[in-house]
Amino acid sequence: MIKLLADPLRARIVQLLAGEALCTCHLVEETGARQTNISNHLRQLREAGVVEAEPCGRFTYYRLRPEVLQATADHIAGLAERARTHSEARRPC
Amino acid sequence: MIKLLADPLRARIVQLLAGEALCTCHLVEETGARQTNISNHLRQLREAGVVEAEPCGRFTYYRLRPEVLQATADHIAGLAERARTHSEARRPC
DNA sequence: GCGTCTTATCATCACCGCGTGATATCAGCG
DNA sequence: CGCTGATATCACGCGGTGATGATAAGACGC
Repeated sequence: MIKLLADPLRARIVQLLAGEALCTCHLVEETGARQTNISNHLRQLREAGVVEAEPCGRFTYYRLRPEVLQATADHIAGLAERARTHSEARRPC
Repeated sequence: MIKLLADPLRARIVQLLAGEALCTCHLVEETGARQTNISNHLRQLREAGVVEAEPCGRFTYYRLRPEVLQATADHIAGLAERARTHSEARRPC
């Protein structure tokens, strides 16, 4: 999941989808990337369950799944929390 | 920052440092990676401000900076939150 | 059915980043 | 001061991955 967010274009897509559901052509307009490029990234996001596709006529709307994002946010926050509580701990050499 | 966490070895290092402050030799033992490899990753983490180095004799202790982790966790959580509140929004084609 | 528009899939290429080896630096110790 | 051990730096090779082009698959209107 973090690997998916690590790519700039995918991060942009996720950011755009956080605001509203969009179809592929919107994402192509907004990002300026080629359609095939967007489509490839959407597939990865889809297979990872980060977004879900809703076919609508000849368009395909994509919406974000907040749970997956929230889960990774919680994971990272958990690391920060552990670091805070163990800030004094140090293993001797 | 997310790019840093995207690498498996770096993620492992961050995870280990979340529990306690460690020096390079500890990380080498725990991860099984070569020293030069660990050191290269530590540099990236250091330059990004994710960890801070504390020289201690001929050893170098590394500790995690919780703020940076917390900030990225908040950022991702913010995206999830926005997605939740705008789950009904949809831009027409 | 035909043309057009939107989207998806696949193969290919180029490039970036990780791992590694060689080497330098520095601290401690005799 | 020389030696050893811990760490850092640099250059290089190779593999994974993102971008692209060509193409296929549907959906809509005529």
